[in-house]
Amino acid sequence: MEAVPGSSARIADVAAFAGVGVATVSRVLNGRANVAAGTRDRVLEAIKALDYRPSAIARNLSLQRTMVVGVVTPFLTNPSPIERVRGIVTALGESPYDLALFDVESAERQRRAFRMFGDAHRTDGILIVSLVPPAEEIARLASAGVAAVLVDARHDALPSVVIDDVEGGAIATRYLIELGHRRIAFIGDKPVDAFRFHSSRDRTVGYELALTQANIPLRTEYVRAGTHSRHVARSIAEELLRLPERPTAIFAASDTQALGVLEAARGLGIAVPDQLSVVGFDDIEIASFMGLTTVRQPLFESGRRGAELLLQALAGNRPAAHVETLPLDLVVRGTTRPPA
Amino acid sequence: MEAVPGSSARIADVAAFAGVGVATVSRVLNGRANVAAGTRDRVLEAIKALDYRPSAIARNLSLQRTMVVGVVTPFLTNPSPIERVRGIVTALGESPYDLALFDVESAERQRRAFRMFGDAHRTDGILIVSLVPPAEEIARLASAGVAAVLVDARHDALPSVVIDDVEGGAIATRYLIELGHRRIAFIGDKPVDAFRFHSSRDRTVGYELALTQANIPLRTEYVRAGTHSRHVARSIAEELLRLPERPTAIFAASDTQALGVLEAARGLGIAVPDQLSVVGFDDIEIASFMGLTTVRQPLFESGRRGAELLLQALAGNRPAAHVETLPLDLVVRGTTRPPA
DNA sequence: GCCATACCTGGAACCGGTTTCAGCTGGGGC
DNA sequence: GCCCCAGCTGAAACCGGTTCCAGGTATGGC
Repeated sequence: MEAVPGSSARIADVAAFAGVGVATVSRVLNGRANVAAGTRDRVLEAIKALDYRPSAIARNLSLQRTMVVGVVTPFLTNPSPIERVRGIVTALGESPYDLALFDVESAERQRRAFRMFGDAHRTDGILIVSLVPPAEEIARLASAGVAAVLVDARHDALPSVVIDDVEGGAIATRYLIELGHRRIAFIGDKPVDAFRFHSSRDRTVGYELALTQANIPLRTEYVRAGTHSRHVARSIAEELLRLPERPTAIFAASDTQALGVLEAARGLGIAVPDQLSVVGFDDIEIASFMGLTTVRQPLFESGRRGAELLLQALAGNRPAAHVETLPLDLVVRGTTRPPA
Repeated sequence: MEAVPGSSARIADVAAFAGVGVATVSRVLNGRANVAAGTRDRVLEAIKALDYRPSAIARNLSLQRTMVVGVVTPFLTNPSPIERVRGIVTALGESPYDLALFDVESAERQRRAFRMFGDAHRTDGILIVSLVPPAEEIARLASAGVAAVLVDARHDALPSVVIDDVEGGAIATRYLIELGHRRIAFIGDKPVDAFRFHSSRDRTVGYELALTQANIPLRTEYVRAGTHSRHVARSIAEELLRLPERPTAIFAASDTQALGVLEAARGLGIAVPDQLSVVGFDDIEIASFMGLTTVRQPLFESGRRGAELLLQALAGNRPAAHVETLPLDLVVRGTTRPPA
C-alpha cells in the first residue's frame, strides 16, 4: 500500500530499502540458495512494503530472451487451425512461455509476420501452422537464432508435425470403393496464395491412387477445387450433382467443404446417404453433430505436439529436423452407405 | 551476407562500421529528419552489410513499453470467444501491437493470468473477455499502469463492450410469445467459477420479464441451467421434453446449447419446428447452416471494438470507464413457428 | 591457535537500445 | 569580415534487470 501510483519501484529501491545490494535482491527474486535467511526476510519485506514487481522486459533483455513463442497461422479461415492453436495454447500454458498470436489472412500480412519474427529478440521460438515460409525467411530465422517448428507443413530444415495426406485421401476413397461406389467425386481446395501449405493437393493424389489401384478410371469432371469455404463447396457440389452421370459419392478435402456438399444435396432434394454418400476430412467438432463420416486427423494433438517440440528445442535439445507423422482414422458415421 | 551466425550485430557495431555515433544510427532507424543524407546512406549501408536487426526488447526497455496487448479469455469452451478473439486479432493486426493470448480454462489459470498481467512491463494493455477480474487484480493493473478493457463483461472502473443480455432474453421470449407459444422453457448455463461473467443470468431475467409482461405465469420446471455444452443441454432438453406438459418452445442461452436441444428433439422423434420451436443466442457460424432461429450478437465486432478502445487508451486518450452497448438482432430462420 | 574453506555479499559491468545535451560546422545577414 | 543561428553529430546517462568477481566473515579441521 506504499505504492506510488505511476512510478513503480525498481530493484535498486528495494535494495536501498532493505539495506542490501541489488545483486542480493536479484538472488532472492530468483530463489537462489546462497542468501542468509535473515537477509532474505529483509528483502522480502522490502518487496512487500514497496509493492515491487520486477520488470519482465528488463529481465529478459538481461537474459537475452523474450519468453515468447510466436504462432503464425491462417486463423480466420476455418475451424481446423483454431483447434491446432488450442493444442498449442494448452501445451504452452504449462510452460513459462507466453504465446504471441499472428494471424495471416493475406500474403502481405504473412510476409510481414515472417519479417517480424526474423527480427532479433521478438520471440524465442515460432510455430508455423499450415504455412510454409519462403526460404529466405527460414534463413533469417536461423541467423536470428529463432527456433522454429512447422505444424501441418513440411520443410527439410525444420522439425515438422504432419499427417500423411496422400494416405488420408486414399483412406477415404478406398472406403467408398469398398462400399461399392464407382462414381466418386472429389472436392479439394485451391491455394489462396503461394505460401499456404497444400495438403489438399496430396489428398487428391491419394484419391487418384486409390481409384487407380481399384482399376477405376479417373474422370476429370469429377475432380474439382475451390476456395476452402462451405459456400464455394456447395456450388461446386451442385454442379457435380447436376452432371448427366452424377457421382454416387463425394469426398471433400475438409469437413467444412463436406458441409457445403450436404447443403447442396439438401437443396437439390438428394437424400444422404441413400442417394449420395459424403465423406469429409478433419473431424471438426460439428462433424459428429452432423453425423458426418470423415477422416479424422488429430488437430488439437498436432498443435500440442508442435509446441512440445518447440519447447524441447528451446530447452537446448537439438532442434532436429525430424518429421513427426500423426495417425489418421476413418470415422464412419451416417453420411455413407453402399450405392443404391 | 556478412552475418556472423549466432552473434548478431548490435547498434554499436553498425555505428563503428559506418564511422558514426550510436545516436545517429538510432536516429536513422527511427526515421528522424535531422540526419544528413550522406550520413544516412552510410548508416543504411552498414546496416545492410552487417545484416543488422534491432533488438525489439532492448528498444522496448528503453522506451518503457512492451508493444504487447494481452488477451485473457476462456478460449477453449465454445465458438463465441473465438469469434471475439478474431475481432481483436483483426483490429490489432493493423496496429503496431503484438497480441499475447492467455487461455483460462480453470480458475487457477485465471488467477495466474491476472497476476501475470499485474507484473510490470509484461503488456501495455489487456483485453479481458467474458471474465470479470477480482477487485484486487484491477487495482494491481491500475498501479502497474496497465490499461484494461472488458469485452462481454462489465466493471465500474473499466471501459466495457457489452450487449444488453436482459433485453436479449426478452427479445427471444417475446418473439415466441408473439408466435402464440405459452409453454416456453429456458435453458441457461451454470457459472463454471466465480470469475466468469454471467450473461446467462441476465438472459434468464429477460425471459422472465417477457413472460410476466405477457401475463404468462412462470413455471419453475421450465427453467433449467447446466454447463455450457451441447451434450449437457441435450440431456436437459430431453428432460424438458419428457415433462407431462412439455413445452412447445425452448429458448437456449446460446446456440451451442440450442444445438443440443435440436439433437434431443431429433432423438425423441419430435419435429422441429412443427412440434417444437427452438431459439438460440449468439448466431455463431453453424447457426445459419442449421437454419437456427437465434438472437444475433456482434461477436466479432465486440472484439474489434474492445481492441479499438484499448488502442485509444494506449494512445493516451483517457481510458474513460464508459460502457459501449452493441445492438442485438433477432434472426428468424427455420426452427420456429406458431405452436400446433 | 591458525589456516583453509565455504558461505554471503555488494560493486560494477553488461544486455542493446533511446535521448539529452553540448559542441562543432557552415551559411546568411549586415 | 564578423556574428548568429540552424542543422548535424557523438558522448554519456538511462531504462531495470543479471551476474562475474573480489572481499569479508564465520566455521571446521588439525
